[in-house]
Amino acid sequence: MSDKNTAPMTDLERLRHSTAHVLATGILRIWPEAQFAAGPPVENGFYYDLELDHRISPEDFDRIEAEMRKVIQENQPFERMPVDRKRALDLAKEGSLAALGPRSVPSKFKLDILQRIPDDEEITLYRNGNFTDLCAGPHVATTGEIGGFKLTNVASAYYQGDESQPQLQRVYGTAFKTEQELNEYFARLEEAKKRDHRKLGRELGLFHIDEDVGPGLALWKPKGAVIRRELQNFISEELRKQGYTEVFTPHIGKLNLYRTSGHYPYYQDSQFPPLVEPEVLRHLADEGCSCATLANMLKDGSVDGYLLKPMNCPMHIKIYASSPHSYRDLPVRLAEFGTVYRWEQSGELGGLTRVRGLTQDDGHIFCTDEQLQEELFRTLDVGIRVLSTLGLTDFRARLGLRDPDSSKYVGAPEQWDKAEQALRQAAKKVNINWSEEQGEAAFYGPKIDFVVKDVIGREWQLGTVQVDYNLPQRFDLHYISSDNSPKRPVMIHRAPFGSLERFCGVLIEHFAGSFPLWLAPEQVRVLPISDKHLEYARKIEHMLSEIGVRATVSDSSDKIGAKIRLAQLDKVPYMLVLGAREEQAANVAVRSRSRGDEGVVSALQFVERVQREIKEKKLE
RNA sequence: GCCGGCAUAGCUCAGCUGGUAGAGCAGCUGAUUUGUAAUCAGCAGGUCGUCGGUUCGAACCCGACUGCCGGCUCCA
Repeated sequence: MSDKNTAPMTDLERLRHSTAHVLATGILRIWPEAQFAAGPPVENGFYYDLELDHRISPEDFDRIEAEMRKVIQENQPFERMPVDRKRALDLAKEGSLAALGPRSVPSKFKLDILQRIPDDEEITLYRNGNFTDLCAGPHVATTGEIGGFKLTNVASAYYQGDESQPQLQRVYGTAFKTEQELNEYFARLEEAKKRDHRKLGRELGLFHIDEDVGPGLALWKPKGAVIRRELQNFISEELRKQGYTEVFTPHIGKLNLYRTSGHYPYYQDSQFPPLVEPEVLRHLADEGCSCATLANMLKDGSVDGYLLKPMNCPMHIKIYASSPHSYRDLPVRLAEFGTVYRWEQSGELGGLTRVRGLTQDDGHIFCTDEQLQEELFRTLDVGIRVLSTLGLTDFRARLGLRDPDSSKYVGAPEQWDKAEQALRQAAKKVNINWSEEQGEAAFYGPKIDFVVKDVIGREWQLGTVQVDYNLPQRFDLHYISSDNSPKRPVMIHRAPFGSLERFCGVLIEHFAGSFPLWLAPEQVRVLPISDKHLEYARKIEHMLSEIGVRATVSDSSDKIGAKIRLAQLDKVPYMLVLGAREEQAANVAVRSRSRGDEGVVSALQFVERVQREIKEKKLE
């Protein structure tokens, strides 16, 4: 493994890493020619990458696991063996590393890894039974310590994570100290799957992705649209308080605009192809222009076209630039729920968390160097307030810095230093924990991202705050300073939710579909015991609707138990059971989705309560 | 985009070694008028993802495509 900043392994990681060795041992007993690369522990288990002509499929797992069980029963001790470089190289060359013994071909990946180990570093081998592997360790004492394990899936991965390197098979598995813990893990996994936003999205009728519309292009159904609208209203209100002004911009813009910004052609691969004007297209067709020629003409600018916008910022910049600005006007804060389109790779699409058309709660701040610090602070502050209102506290902040030895960035190093420092200061001031990661910056500046995990443990970037010294320069933006000279403003890109699609996807899983009252598509369902009380039920429904509460009446001929069941399955926060007793006294019998029967109150009391809870954005 | 897996009714799934499809729920109709998670009965619903091939015959075997799922890579 090339990972240098190796934190000490936890006991569980050590166990899993050892299980990876057992996996390799098992595979070699079946396919002695297998060539192994890296086999580390990962979040929920371990994997081992290998090259093998035989395509390992889940059907092979039984066989492999059976061999692994034997290795565990043999209770083989793990033996640590420091060796000198020469010895290790010899073993690799004779094929003995990650092998059960010498083979006719070298252990090529191990040989390669060996050659990457710095001279001053100790080289160790680990042996269990007759399996020897190049490995820094550590390991458990014996294979017998592995109480429960299971292979989970097989996937492919490039050697060293590099697309130009050979593609390997990656066998994933997990392991625990006991069989019981293993079973609990899978039970938890099953539970988590029930919260999958793709499943809930369908069950609750929130959104739909249709093959004929296109992959990664989400359709928001009425109930999902309610949630999105509420979120938009919420964020709009927060932004208004922060002095933002809202703007609207179109979905397409000239290619030239994005040439100026640098988005085209830098990120051409992740954009929908440009649109060309009909006359131009016809003209070129008459000349027998090929697609390749057209593509080149678009690239070099001899033909212009339109781009489905991959970013809102150039248009916001044009709004800023459309009128002169004095230092007295700054900061200028423009916000828009802007829909952008990106050509995500087909294999990466999924549900709402990775789409090709997404609406950002975008905003751009144009300010002076002196204002930068304060603006960053305020921006981070809003982001955190938004997340905590929703009870989303399980996120981490990531300060994305530039990769010092990469040429993909634009702008001067001094500006980058300044921007990175400003972000650090702002993060300190809002008092969040953050981790700094090199190479995670945008191409135009450093940023802070809010990152959360989904039900299966995958991390997704939500909100983001980015400093940009680059675009103001590319678009030659300025303001008139107090000494009457033109100065360059600094830009901040910010989107506390990131995209509404991804954010809603994460929220669906966060709430497991049980949205807090203020967000719930249906807030109250009125359930008459029989249709003798339908009229009263409708009266209550009207009373609620009048004040903007989303309420419906369950007017089927189902028994009350069935009506309740359906409302529970639809995850409606409040149910009002209405029969003769309630009707006579103008009361309602309140049932909460999460707390069950809450007893009888007057209709008026309930209305006030619901109104208050919505206003407070109360969480359960 | 790459590797692997999957694709049967709106949903969840069944369909033995090839003999042109079944259930539950949802839906519709009728009956029932009910007190805190499923009232009963009847009806309707599928060119088995698409296209091609093998075969007397394909949901089932083969191929291509599309989409989905899990990884990888990428991510302004």
